Amino acid sequence: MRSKKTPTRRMGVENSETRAQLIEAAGKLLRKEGCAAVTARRLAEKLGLKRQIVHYYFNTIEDLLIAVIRRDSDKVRERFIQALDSNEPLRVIWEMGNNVPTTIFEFAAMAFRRKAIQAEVRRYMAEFRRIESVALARYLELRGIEPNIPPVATAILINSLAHTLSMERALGVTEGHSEMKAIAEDWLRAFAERGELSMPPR
Amino acid sequence: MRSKKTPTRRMGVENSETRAQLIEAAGKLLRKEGCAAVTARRLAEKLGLKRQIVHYYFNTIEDLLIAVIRRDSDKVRERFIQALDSNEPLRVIWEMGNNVPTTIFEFAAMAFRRKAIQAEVRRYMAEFRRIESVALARYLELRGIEPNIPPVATAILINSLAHTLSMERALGVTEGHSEMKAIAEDWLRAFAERGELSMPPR
DNA sequence: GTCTATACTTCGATAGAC
DNA sequence: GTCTATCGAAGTATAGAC
Repeated sequence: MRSKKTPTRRMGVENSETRAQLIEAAGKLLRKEGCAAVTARRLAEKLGLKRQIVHYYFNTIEDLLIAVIRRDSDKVRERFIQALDSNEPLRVIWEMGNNVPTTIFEFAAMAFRRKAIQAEVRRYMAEFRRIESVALARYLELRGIEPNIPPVATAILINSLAHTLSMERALGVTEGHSEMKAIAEDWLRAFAERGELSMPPR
Repeated sequence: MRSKKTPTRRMGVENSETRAQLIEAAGKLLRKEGCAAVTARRLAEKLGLKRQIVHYYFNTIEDLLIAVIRRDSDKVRERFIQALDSNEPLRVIWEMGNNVPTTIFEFAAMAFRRKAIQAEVRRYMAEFRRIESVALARYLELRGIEPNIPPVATAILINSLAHTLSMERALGVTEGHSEMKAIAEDWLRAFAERGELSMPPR
């Protein structure tokens, strides 16, 4: 962690090939071994360069992590927007949420303490929520359906469950998952058919 | 991270006062500054001792973290079990989940990579789920109510939402929270009155 | 653009004295 | 039970040569 604002050091250009490779390598390392594994040494090693090269392209390691967050999020957003243009957008949200890499939870945890990272994470989380809400609202509108709960709440609900199940599965906790999934499946069906979420009858 | 099994080093007894103080201090530091701040130096400093004392009581820092997880979880479980003996157990779950410290998300993130920590986290998560399910089931049974969804799913659903809102709030993301909370409030009411969760009518 | 060289900090951990 | 002493590894970061 640093406090100085602008070091007098030289720095590489945005569109450098090596810079891109560093971001790429950092992303891989992150997914495979977690945030703690992302160090200048290990990254440079992957590219066959010396570790000082990392500081030539990024003032701090945190800056590099932020670059990774941006690249990954931008990529996912593209795929996501395309996938949401579906006749079952809620299922798309559910399925993508059920298959998030554990990396996003690590980023969230880091974001509690590091405000630069927090700003990035917050921005993307808010953006994804908006994208989902709009997609669901559009789906309903095109079909002239009035939902029983607001699209934004539907987005939160489904995402929350999907992420929770993802995380728990990664930790080896699965108690009640099948019961919960059965209910979620009902919701997905009901939403696709009638645009509403409904609880099973007694 | 270590691989050796048992160092030849001496070690302090379980019921030592200093040991307890170390766990106590580690917990505080953890809540205030996060996992990365928990180092032998900073802990010993808090007790006015030298840093080597930490290794006298704990083989590794990870062992210390595990001790903290155990102590905190045991404490929370006590309070939790008492609180669940309520005429609105689901509300208790909701409210405690809405006020978890960010520490638990940091532990979960750590648990993805460190299997000793994962074992602890998994054990406690599973235990809490069981406690909640049983409390809800008991509540229903005492009132002769047949629920429309299984207690374990109710526990997952409410916890998942509560934790998600907690985490997002900590990160500064609150889009849709009020809408989601309104629905959750409906559920809590319906569960207390009729033992069922129901979606609002169109 | 990448290197060598270097400074400095912090960390976990161990051995052995008191 | 706590200390001194020490190791070694890893980390971030900077300056300046090539």
